Amino acid sequence: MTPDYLNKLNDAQQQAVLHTEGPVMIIAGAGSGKTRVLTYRIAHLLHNGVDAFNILALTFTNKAAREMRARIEKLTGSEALNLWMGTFHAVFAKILRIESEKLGFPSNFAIYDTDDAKSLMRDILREQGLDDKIYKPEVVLNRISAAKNNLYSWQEYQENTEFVNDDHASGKPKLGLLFELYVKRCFKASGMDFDDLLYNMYVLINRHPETLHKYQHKFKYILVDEFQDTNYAQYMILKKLSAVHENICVVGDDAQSIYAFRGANIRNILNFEKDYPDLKVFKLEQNYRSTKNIVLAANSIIVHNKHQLKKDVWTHNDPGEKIQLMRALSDNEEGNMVAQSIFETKVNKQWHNKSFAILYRTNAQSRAMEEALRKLNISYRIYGGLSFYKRKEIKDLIAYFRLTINPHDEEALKRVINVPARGIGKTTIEKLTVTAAENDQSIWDVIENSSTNPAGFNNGTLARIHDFVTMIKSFSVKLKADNAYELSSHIATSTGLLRELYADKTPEGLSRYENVQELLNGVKEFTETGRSITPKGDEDIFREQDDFRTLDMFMQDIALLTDADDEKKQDDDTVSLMTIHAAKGLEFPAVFVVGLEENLFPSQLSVNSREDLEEERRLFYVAITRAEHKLTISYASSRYRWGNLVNCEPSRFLEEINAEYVEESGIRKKQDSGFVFGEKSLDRWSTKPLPSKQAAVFKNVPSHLKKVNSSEVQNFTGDDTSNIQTGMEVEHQRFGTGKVLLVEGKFPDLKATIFFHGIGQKQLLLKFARLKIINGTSD
DNA sequence: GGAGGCCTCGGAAGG
DNA sequence: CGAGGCCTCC
Repeated sequence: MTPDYLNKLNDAQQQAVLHTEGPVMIIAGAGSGKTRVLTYRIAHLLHNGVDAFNILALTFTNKAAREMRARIEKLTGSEALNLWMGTFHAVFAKILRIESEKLGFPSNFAIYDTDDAKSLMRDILREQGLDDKIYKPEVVLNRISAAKNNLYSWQEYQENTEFVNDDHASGKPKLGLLFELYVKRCFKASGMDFDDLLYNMYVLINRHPETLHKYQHKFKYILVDEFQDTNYAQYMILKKLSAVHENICVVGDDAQSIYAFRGANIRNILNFEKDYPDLKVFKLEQNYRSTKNIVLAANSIIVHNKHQLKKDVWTHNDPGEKIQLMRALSDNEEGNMVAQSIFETKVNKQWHNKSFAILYRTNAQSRAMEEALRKLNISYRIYGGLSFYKRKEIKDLIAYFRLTINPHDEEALKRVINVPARGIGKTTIEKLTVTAAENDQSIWDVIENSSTNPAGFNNGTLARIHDFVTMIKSFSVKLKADNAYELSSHIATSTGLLRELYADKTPEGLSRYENVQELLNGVKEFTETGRSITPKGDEDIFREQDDFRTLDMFMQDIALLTDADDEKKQDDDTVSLMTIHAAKGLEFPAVFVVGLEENLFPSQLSVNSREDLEEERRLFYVAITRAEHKLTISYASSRYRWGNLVNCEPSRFLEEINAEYVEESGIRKKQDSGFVFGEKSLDRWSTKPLPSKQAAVFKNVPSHLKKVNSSEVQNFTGDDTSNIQTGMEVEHQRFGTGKVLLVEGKFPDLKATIFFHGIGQKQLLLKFARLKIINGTSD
């Protein structure tokens, strides 16, 4: 007797859900219902009487956690609220706050974002007198990050001859020292960066067997989403936490591993079986998302990768249209062709803007697409821009919140000690930093004792510092007494931040003011409803806090948030523009993958190593598997890069798509173009396939006029309508037969007003309309 | 302390 | 080309 929710699963999915005990790996092909399996598996555990508090489910993004919890809630009701479900970082941060004193941190430690880390590293470099041209902060931090992700302490790093030799060879012998200083500085400020949340979690359970024991028994069932994206530290934590019950279930797709560059270790998934000999592997291979053409084309690409788990993704769906391949002469023309194709498809299929996505390898490619879409009045939205929490005004206010909670938070302090301006300038801050370093204190320690004037300031400066300290202390006093909304609005007002923004009447100033108001509204909502995305957590620790919500609770909730903008965006009818990375996990009826050119996709930085190239290929795989019905791939023969026009060659990935599933479109077919698909022609991507006339036109036309070419490259299947006349009888594939009432505009932008029998009057752009001329007689 | 000019540099991005 | 950091000048 199976519960009826299982009926919604196919055989493979059911098995993956029902096999609850022991180590399980679910290899989930693109579009195979991975999230469904995860959510049903959890629902099934709850159905079988497992306590939600004993289930730990880890994701990579807040969005994934939020969506999964919502879906489980639909299946099981409010019990879903008790799951320990969240991102690795959020869940570990929560545990680290509970156990913080074991590591010598206060429970209110700050979380440093990448900007904080960079700013701190800059300070350290300045203090050490090191040239930040040689020691680029990002490069240094990347190295430190890689070390932490592989569980090396700064001591181990300094003792590792390989690291030391590498750093010598690369001209950065001080790297080990910088690692040490950075760690100590974070500790003094009671701050952890994102990597520390993982690294310290490992240290915690590695050094404290009783703590490990506690969580091993707490988390009887562990589930991990996007397992292919885990790094070594995450893997080792999982291994330790699951060592007693071994009820660990990881879900992933090695073919969609695209984050090696930020530390993901694909070996975790490829070698999982070696660590768990009893591992039960389930493969979800039926794709529900895409047409046969798309699925099979994707398969034909990914087979070119050597390192992968064997799987055979298939679908029952219709074959659908073939994949369209478009060549453009330039990046601008590529944009025009994409925009025109969207326009045309909207008319022909009656689709909405939101059915379309344009995916690119680099953010810089969005510009040409935007311009083209604007020209055709197609509304669009770019995803992955500056997120809400990265805006200056938001970070400023949040820095005050951070400082109120943890005044030792050095980065927060430096951010706002003079915002709005209160006469505590660069010189003063520098003196404070030096004094703090000399006395092995935090800056707050120094300014809190400003009466003893350890840094030797004049009376004016001293008074201003004193006022600042008094203000922050006055906030801290209210931390437990006021609710989050009362305190946050008090801070926004009494720091003068709101006043300063309100005074700025420029459009940007207005927008900044509104953003701050929006943040305060968010605090209000949190205060009143407790809406929260991180795990509600432990019964004994969090239950009594439910009614009265304070600012530090709010901060724990949002410290790891990056996107505050989901809900309202969903309703808009806009074309989505984003990088392929950002598109992972999403799907659209129609997808355009643009810029398939050597040195762009694959990126020039990837072509020298097999590993990197394979990751690029997986990225291409991710891109095309986003499409449900219609997939278009495009490339340009030239494009602007950093202000220069450069020639481009078609991407090697294009050759790898099985020709059976592709058709060229938007390319004027010429018998002599040498443009042939399939295994037959090996030189089809030689540099000369452009017909010479077009090449000549292109060379002599200034870039802003190149769009004149775009009309030539449309590929009509209807009759030639360039001489269409009023009075002609025509046929349209959807509207049927009709009579031409009016023709306006000039070729190629002819527009006809046609009365269709039984339908009515329509205005059609002839270059898109594919009309058949039935009767050429006028009148 | 802040605005504006100069220089540099350029992949993708979750938390 | 454009963003961001730094320096200079007021």
